[in-house]
Amino acid sequence: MTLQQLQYIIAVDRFRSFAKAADHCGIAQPTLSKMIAKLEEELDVRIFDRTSRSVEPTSTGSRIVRQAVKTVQEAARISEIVADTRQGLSGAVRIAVGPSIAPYLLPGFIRVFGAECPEVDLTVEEMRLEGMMEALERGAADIAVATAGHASGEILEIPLYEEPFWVYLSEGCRRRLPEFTPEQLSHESMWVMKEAQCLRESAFSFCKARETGRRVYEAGNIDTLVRVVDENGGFTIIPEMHLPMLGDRQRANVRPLSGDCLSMRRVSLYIRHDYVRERMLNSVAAAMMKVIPRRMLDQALLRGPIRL
Amino acid sequence: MTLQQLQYIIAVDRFRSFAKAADHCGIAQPTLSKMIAKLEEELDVRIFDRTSRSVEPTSTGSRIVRQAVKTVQEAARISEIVADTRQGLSGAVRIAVGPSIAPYLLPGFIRVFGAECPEVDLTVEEMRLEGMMEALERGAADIAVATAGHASGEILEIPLYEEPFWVYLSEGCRRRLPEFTPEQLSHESMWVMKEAQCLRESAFSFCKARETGRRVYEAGNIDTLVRVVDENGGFTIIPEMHLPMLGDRQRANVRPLSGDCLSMRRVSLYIRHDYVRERMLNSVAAAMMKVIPRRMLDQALLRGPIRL
DNA sequence: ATCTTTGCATAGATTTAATCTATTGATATG
DNA sequence: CATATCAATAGATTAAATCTATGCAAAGAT
Repeated sequence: MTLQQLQYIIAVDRFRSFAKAADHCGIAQPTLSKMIAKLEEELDVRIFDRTSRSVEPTSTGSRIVRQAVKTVQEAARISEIVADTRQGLSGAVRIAVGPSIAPYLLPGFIRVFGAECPEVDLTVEEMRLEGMMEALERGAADIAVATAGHASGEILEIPLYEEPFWVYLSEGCRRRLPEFTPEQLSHESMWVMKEAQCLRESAFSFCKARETGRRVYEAGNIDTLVRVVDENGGFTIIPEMHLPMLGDRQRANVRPLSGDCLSMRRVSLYIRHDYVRERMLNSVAAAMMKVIPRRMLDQALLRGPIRL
Repeated sequence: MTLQQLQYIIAVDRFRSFAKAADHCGIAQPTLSKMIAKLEEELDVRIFDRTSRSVEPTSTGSRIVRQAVKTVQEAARISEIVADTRQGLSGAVRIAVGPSIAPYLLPGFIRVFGAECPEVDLTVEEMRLEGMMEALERGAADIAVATAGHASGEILEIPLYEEPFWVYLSEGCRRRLPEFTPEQLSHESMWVMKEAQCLRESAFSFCKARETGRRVYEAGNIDTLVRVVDENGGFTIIPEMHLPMLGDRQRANVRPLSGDCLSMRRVSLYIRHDYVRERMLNSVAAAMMKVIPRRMLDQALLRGPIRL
């Protein structure tokens, strides 16, 4: 059994024609016929039924083809490993980022990564959590950035940073509660973001922890949310990296959240567990680490590069 | 890149010697040297450092070797698929069964499977849940039987049967509660099994559902448990397939559990998601299905064979 | 310091097997 | 019944995997 033979049966399965498959593989049709006959002989099993006018895999054949695809993919990863260790990183990388993280991370990341790895074809897409995980599993994305705790059998998680939450109070709130304590918030309305599942989870946990069951409204992005709070009273939870985006007047409305429960969100990188491009991953992580304030960064990541 | 070359580098990595590796592969040493040089040239990367007196993989080299092992394993599965479809199933299969299921399933299963697949080298091991899953992942077991709900990324779950629970009452209970209703059990002590995690989970759920926080003791096997109940009063939960094992006098102490919440346990087969021996799996499942009462069997399984 | 041993690399011959072109044979289609 | 289509076969050719014999460098022994 050779990798080439496996590629041949994959082609025949795909084109349902020896001639077309041979053409696709860049060999003559008799060669393909012979190679497949040889594999069938070696395995002592019929892989394709050649009835007149059509080539169909046998039931065992289609299972063999499926396994052949897997095998060839694993072999291809060897070349990926090599490409990954090359000086002057190149190739493509596709990154998915959650909506509550993208605005703070992406602008800086794209600039830094673009400068450091100009040869890499970078694709960045903002998507929601479920979409990200599904894209990773399908192989439609290489690396995802989302809140921690969503690893699974297929998906490997690498802690990236921990970001404190702050409270954004309306002016009314702020005047009423000059000496701010978290417990007092139970009596105010809380606003949360709609799209950002991760932020919402955190916010709801916070809300629950405070035993608040008050009115909760949802906005599509944090800037809007802040303006809603400005105009309607109440408060919202915002991640620390949003602070630089606030205007001077708004910044006065921000208060830290005391360091106990749920005042942080942990953000991780996610990759398929069989992703092999170690250097690519480390270049991506390094660029992100230049954008994220150092004190938030995960300790393990600061100590040294990620090893696959 | 050929599968053979991959096997060669795996051998060199293993023996840390070209000569020994060549011997192991059944080829001459210069052939091995050349083949490895060729692969290194094709990938344009050094895989092994040949310093005097020792052969060591480079850092990229050991990543390549690791990936090569994976690739060769996937290729080997093609032969497994073929072996699996052969008439007259053969080869080996290793099955792990939980302690609360084994006594009812195994005696009959071993007899039936042994009769139907005499060529198969069967290993059956009784182990606890965590051990089973770990053994499956390591590849130390091929098929596991345990209560439902323990699938994960690596592990695929196939529903096998649903088994009603019965209540075993002590004679005292039975005399005191001739007109038995589940709610009344809240006032009696419940006994549960120690080793059988799955049974215990079910029992505790039952207990919780009844809002009972009463004294709970643990035994090592169900026969002991039944005797504990006989001598100490109270009750226990036993799976239906245990009923035939009770003596005549004991059978009078058994009552059905009303059909609502948690009166069943669901039992599943588990395999690694990349287990390829479809026919083996179906032969195993078929033998189990002959042992398990038909009305308990999973509908999907009754409709047709398992497809991988 | 020199000789021997150990172990991988190189050279050239040999065998194996992959591939090509030309042709045949079987089977639908007009 | 002729023709077109498509895979299989035959025989020649080329590529590549493997072999034996030898070279060459480094570590140990004399």
